[in-house]
Amino acid sequence: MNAETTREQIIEAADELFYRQGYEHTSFTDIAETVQISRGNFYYHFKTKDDILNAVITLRLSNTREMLDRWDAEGAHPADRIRSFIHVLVANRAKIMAYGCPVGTLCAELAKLDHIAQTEANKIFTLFRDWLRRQFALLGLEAEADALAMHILARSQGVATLANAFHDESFIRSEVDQMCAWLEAHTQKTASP
Amino acid sequence: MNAETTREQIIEAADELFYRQGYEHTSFTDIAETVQISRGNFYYHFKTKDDILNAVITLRLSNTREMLDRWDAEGAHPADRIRSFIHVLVANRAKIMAYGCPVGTLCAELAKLDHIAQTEANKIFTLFRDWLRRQFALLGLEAEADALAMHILARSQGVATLANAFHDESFIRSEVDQMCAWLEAHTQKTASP
DNA sequence: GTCTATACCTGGATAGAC
DNA sequence: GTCTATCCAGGTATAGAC
Repeated sequence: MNAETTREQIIEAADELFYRQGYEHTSFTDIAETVQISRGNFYYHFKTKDDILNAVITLRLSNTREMLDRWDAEGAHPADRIRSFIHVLVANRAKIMAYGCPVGTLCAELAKLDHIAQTEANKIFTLFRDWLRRQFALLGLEAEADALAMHILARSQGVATLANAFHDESFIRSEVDQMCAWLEAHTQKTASP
Repeated sequence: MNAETTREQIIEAADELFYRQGYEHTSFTDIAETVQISRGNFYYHFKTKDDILNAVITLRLSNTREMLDRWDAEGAHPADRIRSFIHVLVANRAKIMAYGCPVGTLCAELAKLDHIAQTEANKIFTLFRDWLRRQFALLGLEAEADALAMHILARSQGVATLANAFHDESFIRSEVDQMCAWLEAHTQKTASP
């Protein structure tokens, strides 16, 4: 959160602005203003705007890995860890209602721009997918682990999209409860075969 | 589909381009090229770019209403109609994998731009929501009809987002099957109380 | 209704002083 | 490392001839 170097400050400001305004809609002027530097100074740190995007994606990948590691450490049971994932929707509800999911909206925008960084951005999704798959496998659901991971990932994305459109907090909570119930049902199956 | 007037041609070209490239990323030059008119001629039909966006949203609202009316007419049972909705994901899979859901991605983009047309665009979502709510109510599920409508709408959105990111057709089919099974379970409940 | 020409602005990007 | 000045492409929008 607390950036030391100017370069880090630029990346963090861009990260936040890309999330709130979108990549294309964010100008160098916008970033320069928040970091309090001149537009020209930019090009000492980054050659092009795409370079900043790449740095932002790298930051997000690393932040995501850290978060997943934390969930691994905190949750004793795989079901607890999956619940950590599901509850992010509630924890970040204010930002999600205002700007949607940072991963989903970035990937969607880059797909429309047909941007080279698409593949890199999609890796953030893959981090979640693989992590979830591992948790489901640990629950003894190896055969369907990837499908279950994609399922819960998709439901989270859908909730974020509609919460953003309708600005409805109770909808988030209701869907989160249903996802936890769904998870419970799948855990039961494992516990009593 | 077949536009007569130049104005209609512009709206239809903009509709398609906004879907494929996004609103902001689509320039007057892009639209002018596809319609084969000069950039200047534009301003005889529309005063600003926002005016074109409004016309596109109006078109989408009207097309959506037509489609919902068609589903109402074609499906004898409310469950059949809801299945029509679910199967759109399969029917439009190629475009969804390439550009995402036209409704979800537009609303997400306008939210980031903090655009005035946000409210109008969200009405497309509301059309689907209200129509789905009515179908669930007809199934005898009045009390939870809106929650069920939002649930199925969210799942569709999630599937579109991930199908777009991962370009995975089998994922679409698998989730569509699950949604139909989910619907079946809810219909069963009604049939045998 | 449609065109050409053009104004005006903002965007990303460069050059070079400090 | 940071600044100012500046370039150039592309965007929206206007004026006026046809």
